Amino acid sequence: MASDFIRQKVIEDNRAGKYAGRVMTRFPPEPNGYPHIGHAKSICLNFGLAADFGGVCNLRFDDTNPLTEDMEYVEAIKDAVRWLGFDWGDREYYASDYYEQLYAWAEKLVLQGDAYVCFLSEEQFKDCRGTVQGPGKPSPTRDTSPEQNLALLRRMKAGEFDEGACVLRAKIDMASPNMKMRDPPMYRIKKAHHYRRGDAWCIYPMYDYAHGLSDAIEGVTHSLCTLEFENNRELYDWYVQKVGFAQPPEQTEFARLDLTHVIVSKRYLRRLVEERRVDGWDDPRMPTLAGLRRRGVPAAAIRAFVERVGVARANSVVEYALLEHAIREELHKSAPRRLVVEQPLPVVVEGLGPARSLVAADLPAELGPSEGREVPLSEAIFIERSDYTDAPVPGWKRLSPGGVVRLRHAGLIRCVGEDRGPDGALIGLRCAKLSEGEATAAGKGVGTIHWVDQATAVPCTLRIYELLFAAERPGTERDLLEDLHPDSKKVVQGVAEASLAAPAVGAGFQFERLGFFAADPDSRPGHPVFNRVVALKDGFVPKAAEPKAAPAKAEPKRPAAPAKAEAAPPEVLAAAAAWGVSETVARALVGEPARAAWAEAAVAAGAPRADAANLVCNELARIPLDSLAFEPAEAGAALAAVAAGALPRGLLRQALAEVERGGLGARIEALRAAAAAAPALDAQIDALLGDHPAEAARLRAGDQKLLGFFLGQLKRRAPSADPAEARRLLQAAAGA
RNA sequence: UGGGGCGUGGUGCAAUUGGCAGCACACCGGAUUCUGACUCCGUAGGUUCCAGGUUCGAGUCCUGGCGCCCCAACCA
Repeated sequence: MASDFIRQKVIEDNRAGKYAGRVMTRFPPEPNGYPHIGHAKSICLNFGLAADFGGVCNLRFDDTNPLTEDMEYVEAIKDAVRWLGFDWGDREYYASDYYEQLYAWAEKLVLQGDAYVCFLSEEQFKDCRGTVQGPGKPSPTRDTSPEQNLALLRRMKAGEFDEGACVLRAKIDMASPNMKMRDPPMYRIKKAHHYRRGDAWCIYPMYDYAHGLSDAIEGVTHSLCTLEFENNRELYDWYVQKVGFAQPPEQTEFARLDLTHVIVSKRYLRRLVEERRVDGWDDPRMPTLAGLRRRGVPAAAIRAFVERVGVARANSVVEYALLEHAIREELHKSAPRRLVVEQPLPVVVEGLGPARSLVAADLPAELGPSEGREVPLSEAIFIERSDYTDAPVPGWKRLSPGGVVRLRHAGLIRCVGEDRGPDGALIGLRCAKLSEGEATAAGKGVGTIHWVDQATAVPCTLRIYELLFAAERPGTERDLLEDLHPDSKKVVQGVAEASLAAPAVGAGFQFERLGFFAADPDSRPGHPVFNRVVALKDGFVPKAAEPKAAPAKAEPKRPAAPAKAEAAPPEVLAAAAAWGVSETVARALVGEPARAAWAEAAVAAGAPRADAANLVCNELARIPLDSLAFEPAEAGAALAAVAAGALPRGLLRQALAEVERGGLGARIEALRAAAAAAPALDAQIDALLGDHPAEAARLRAGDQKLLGFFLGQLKRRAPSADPAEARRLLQAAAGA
């Protein structure tokens, strides 16, 4: 199972008994566009996580905006989820089915005094909201009575107001530092036709109001969304709390998927389609799941890709090469191998004998047995134009004048002549099959090329796709359209071996030495059309080529350290001297007199000044002093004991960590007793080494790094042990 | 009166919660090969954003900086 911070959280929730171990997620798209590779991450996460924990994942359409949504998108989304291999059973839900319930709760909030109808114009609304720097102003109707607002809300719902005349607002806090909490709108008037609810409604809930409550209605436990909704979480919680759910769902955010060379913004995708820069939403160059699918990318590759990307909270951009790798890896295992020539060059091979068929395996032997297919062969064949040159570079392993090459599955040939047209252009080659003797002599090291029999060749269209955008981050340095790759789609007429006359649409193949291809729906019997999914990696680096310039050393990405901070104020310097501590600690002491007082109290109980100050400003820095479970005097006495050598420092640290389970003094005594009862240190070391035989062997072999590991393990077993003594004994044991 | 997040080789993520900084991709070598693919070995690449502090020991804890992202749609 994949492990990420979200799954870890689910495990913790389950351990704590939250939701009684139940796990329910949901994939909540708004049906206003075609789903893309970014959605695939969310789909795989939500469905995958539910499956990992024996739960379920709902498919819910968050359709709260009648202006942008359409059934076409609903279907596209369902197709994509199914194609990716996930099943939502009968749990296909729509926020628009919850409109009645959501409205009823809106009346409830109004009656509770938690919502009101506001008649501010959009412009005024904006003015009143304030800025990130300063608070907003209340709406004039903010403090009107619940009864008044209920009547107004009902009139809103009845269509008595024009669009934009008023909105229902949650009454929260116009001064909240979180802008989302400044009385956000819950409902707005839109006298528009809804693709599912028709004209039944003229007020529509906002995302924040509808989303969390929809989750709650369904019994969702873990509501996963992308990072930009972090600020919305507070509002999410507010709504489910005000409506009164006992065990509300909990929102967790993760980083959305971003890919180099790819743009997924709905706006830009739409532009590409509308301006006919691509051939529709399912153009194989599009990052839509429909496009990826048509291109021939297997769903399993997408899943593997998403898995490798992982789930975290840091914004990041994944290299496109990782997607390509996942695609190749998947197709390599399953795609039958075929012989296809992109740019045919006629060749006559003397001595090849009469026309016949040979049987070739579909897959390399190491991938297991395969059925194989018949490949016709005669003296007249096509080879790839680019597999011949009359000026070979060093390292060239293909055909050249007088050169020898292997025809895939069909033996060795030598080039004996060129045929050129009146203009001098190459129009064909003459070759001769090598005799058995010559062939063994020519032996190893000859290159292998692909070919197709002329008499039985199937004409085919090959669509060679490249990146839609050549730029790594399209649209960042110039207009997006200027970053379009001018040659992202090349159409060539090639020839395929006979077995490819009528491939199943969508079937994936490897055309040997060219790449992975898939049959496009545009195929017709006798004339297939293939999309190149991805090229094979090309390891050929001509020896004569300039040695590649060393990749430019990346600019040091960290700025130089800022100029040294100015000298500390005199009172800090004084405190540092008085306490014998660093300026950092002194600053804390000066800034928070209560801590200084606490430290003084510990000193009064015998603690060395520096130790007392360091303790209260480091180990204890995050804990409010009044919530400390022990007195400064208690800590001071302990520090004094440590200073006098009567108490191991490690034991004190341990006691501090466990102090919740008893007073400090009690903890110390308990740990002391445990330490006294524990076996001698060298015996513990023996036991420890025995428990980790592999690491122990490496330690004995002289791997000094393992010392830290064992020291750590030892400290866990014997917290009071003197570190120096432990290290000495451990080293002795290792040497033994 | 701003708030919420995030910083680990080129990229994406890990690090048993204070104890060996690792994995994958990319890159570069080499071996193998009837696909210049695949496979297999290997090299290189790190001031864990910076500066301090605590500790025997810090990617992890503390203090202070710096940088980047998100939030002021009646979009989601």
